[in-house]
Amino acid sequence: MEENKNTNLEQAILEVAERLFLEKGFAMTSTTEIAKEAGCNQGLVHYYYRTKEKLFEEVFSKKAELFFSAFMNVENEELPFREKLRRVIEVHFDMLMKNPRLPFLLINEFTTNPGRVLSVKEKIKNLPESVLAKMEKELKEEIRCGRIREIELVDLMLMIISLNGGLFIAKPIMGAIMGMGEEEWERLAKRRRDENVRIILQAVEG
Amino acid sequence: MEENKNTNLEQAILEVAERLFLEKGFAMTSTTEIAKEAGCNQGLVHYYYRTKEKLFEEVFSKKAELFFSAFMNVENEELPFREKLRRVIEVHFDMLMKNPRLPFLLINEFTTNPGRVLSVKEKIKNLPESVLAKMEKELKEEIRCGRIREIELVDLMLMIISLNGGLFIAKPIMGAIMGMGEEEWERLAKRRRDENVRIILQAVEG
DNA sequence: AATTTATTTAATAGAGCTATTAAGAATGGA
DNA sequence: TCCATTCTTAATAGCTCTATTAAATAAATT
Repeated sequence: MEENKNTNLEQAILEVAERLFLEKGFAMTSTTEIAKEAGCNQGLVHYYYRTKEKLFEEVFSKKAELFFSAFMNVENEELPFREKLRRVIEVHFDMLMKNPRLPFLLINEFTTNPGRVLSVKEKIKNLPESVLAKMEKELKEEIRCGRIREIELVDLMLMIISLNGGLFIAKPIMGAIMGMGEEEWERLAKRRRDENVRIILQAVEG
Repeated sequence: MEENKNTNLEQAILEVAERLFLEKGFAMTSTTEIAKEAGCNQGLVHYYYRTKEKLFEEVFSKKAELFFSAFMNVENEELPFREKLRRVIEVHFDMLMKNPRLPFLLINEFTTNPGRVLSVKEKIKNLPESVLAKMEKELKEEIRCGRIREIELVDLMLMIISLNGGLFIAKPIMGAIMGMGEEEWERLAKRRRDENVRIILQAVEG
């Protein structure tokens, strides 16, 4: 119902699309619905974005970039490894707090249609690659100095993403099965932020 | 292409439906496609299962039960808590190895349509509730005796599900972004099974 | 064999969806 | 003011999908 600021329908369409794609995924969102919620004719969606696919990629690449940039930002800070790791986990977690549906979007679209995200990969691949390379170097160095135990970068990343993402992914499931309400989930989330840091730091210890 | 054993089309439809729902989710699977792959007329899908919704629930409830039964089986064994916990994690992991798409199915459908799974919840709710109650009691007892640190059952469960499930959820993402192949993933999975046990046991330590 | 019942197909109604097109309204510059 | 460009709508072609129905075929029963 929330209307756009400057009656710029192009922007309004994008915003509605973003919300709906995040809520229900690509397949279950129609351009008809997007238009209706944006308060314009359905044809206009195609006028501005040509195809539903292109509109989706607009949203998706932005979100995918957001997801990976969480790892990027901390890389610039000059901190000892363990502190940097803590910050990565926290920044990643906080980003998910602000974008709780992001994990769902990524999972859903990468799983059902890896092909669709190939173009997105092009856009963001230099991002993760450079970051990963840097992280890998630092990780190796820490291991070499015996400050942390032998661990692969992919294992470390997977731990962070699984623990952080799992909380948000499981939210609807816990809601449906255990009847967990919003407030209860919020309390859980508050706990998990620190716990995830603790668990991962503990796990990389020698 | 694999044909059904006794040319029982009802069964064949169910099996194809299971495979396709797991592969692509509810929304992206059509009864037309199911029929084609089962080698029968599209109307027959509706003859046996009436609606796509009902067919889906048939598949879904079976899979959801499988997911939760992984926690159930171990409960019967008479083991010290830490050993039991290890077994729960391992059994859960092994079950996912045999049903790698299961997490995706659960996430996708609970997230996009919590309403649809309400009927499923009815069927399986006594299952998790009794198991959870028992686990909760044991957990509390361990904490009381100071053998493990203070931790909520939901936190423990979330850790297990996140770490175990994350590996399978992230598979397509790692495939698409880092170009991770099947063999490499298998090696990763082998590592993660033990690692997840180690991490969680370490995390519940005092 | 005759008849009832179960399975399977073909055809189609009815709906919704994407994408295009042509026409109308608004806007801004000359 | 007039014209060109941009924005917006209405209409619709062409799909595909779900679900139903009637007719055909196969199986089972008497």
